[in-house]
Amino acid sequence: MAERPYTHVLSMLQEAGLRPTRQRLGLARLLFEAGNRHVTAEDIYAEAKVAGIPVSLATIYNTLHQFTASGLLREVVVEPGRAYFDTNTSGHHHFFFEETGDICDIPENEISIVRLPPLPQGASLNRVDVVVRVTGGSGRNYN
Amino acid sequence: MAERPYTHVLSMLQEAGLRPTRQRLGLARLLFEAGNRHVTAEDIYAEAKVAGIPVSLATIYNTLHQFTASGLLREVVVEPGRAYFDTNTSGHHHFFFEETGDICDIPENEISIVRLPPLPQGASLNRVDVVVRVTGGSGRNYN
DNA sequence: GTGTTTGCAAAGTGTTTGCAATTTA
DNA sequence: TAAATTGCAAACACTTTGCAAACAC
Repeated sequence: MAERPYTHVLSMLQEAGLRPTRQRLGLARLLFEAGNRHVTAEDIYAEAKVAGIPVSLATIYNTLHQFTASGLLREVVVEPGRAYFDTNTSGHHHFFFEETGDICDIPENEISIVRLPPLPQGASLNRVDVVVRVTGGSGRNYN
Repeated sequence: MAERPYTHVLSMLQEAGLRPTRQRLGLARLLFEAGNRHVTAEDIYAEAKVAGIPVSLATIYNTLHQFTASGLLREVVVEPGRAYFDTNTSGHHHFFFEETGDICDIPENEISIVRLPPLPQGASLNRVDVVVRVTGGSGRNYN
């Protein structure tokens, strides 16, 4: 759970070629200074309000997508109609708690996929997502 | 690819405890009489129109969910904002062609997951979904 | 007949877009 | 100052809902 100081967040943006605007810096701090997170746009919108970061929902969406395009975030799809963004961009998988909507990480080495099928011709592998769907429990008492 | 005659579709509905209305029968035939399919609500809405089955989009959604609740269909989530329904309800996984939006089945025995992580306390396993995301190619020349 | 199912149109949710005003370098 | 970024409000895609009419048993 590396805590990232302000300066690190700043250089993350610079390295990604994104101007460090007030909004982007504020959102990056919320996202990256607190360990691995799985958030929706509404989640950080609410957090930004509380934190006093002046930002609109449209900018939240823009920013999340820019961060994703830059490899700072990764999009996780577990439910139709809701996009989650994961601050952990390295290879790993997820538990999804169907009742609470919580998501939590499964380290890559805790699951191993043996024997991937041959890819369809002309296709190149992008990534393999594994979602372990569970009922009961919650992300609270895990990770 | 078992072709299912009209009578089979009828008994599927009866066994599921669903009244075999004109709409449900028509949709069931479109869905189940042509082998494994991955469709969106709009997909079968369009097909129903062509096939001359009088049905509204609201009923399509109702029906897809009733079929899913009865175990006749399975919902597959690969993109936020779009729900796919899979006529193959047995254990298997999917290729997802990110550009075309095509989905196709990967038989369960072509992928094996070794060593699932311990479930969070209080949680019970619902199912494990594996999505192999690829770029290039399409569902056309596969399966 | 009675309860179920349908369909319309309206509402809902989550997300994207156009464009003028603002901010950054 | 020039180019990038923001924010509003409107538009969007997809899905759900309320309720009266139609249907199945």
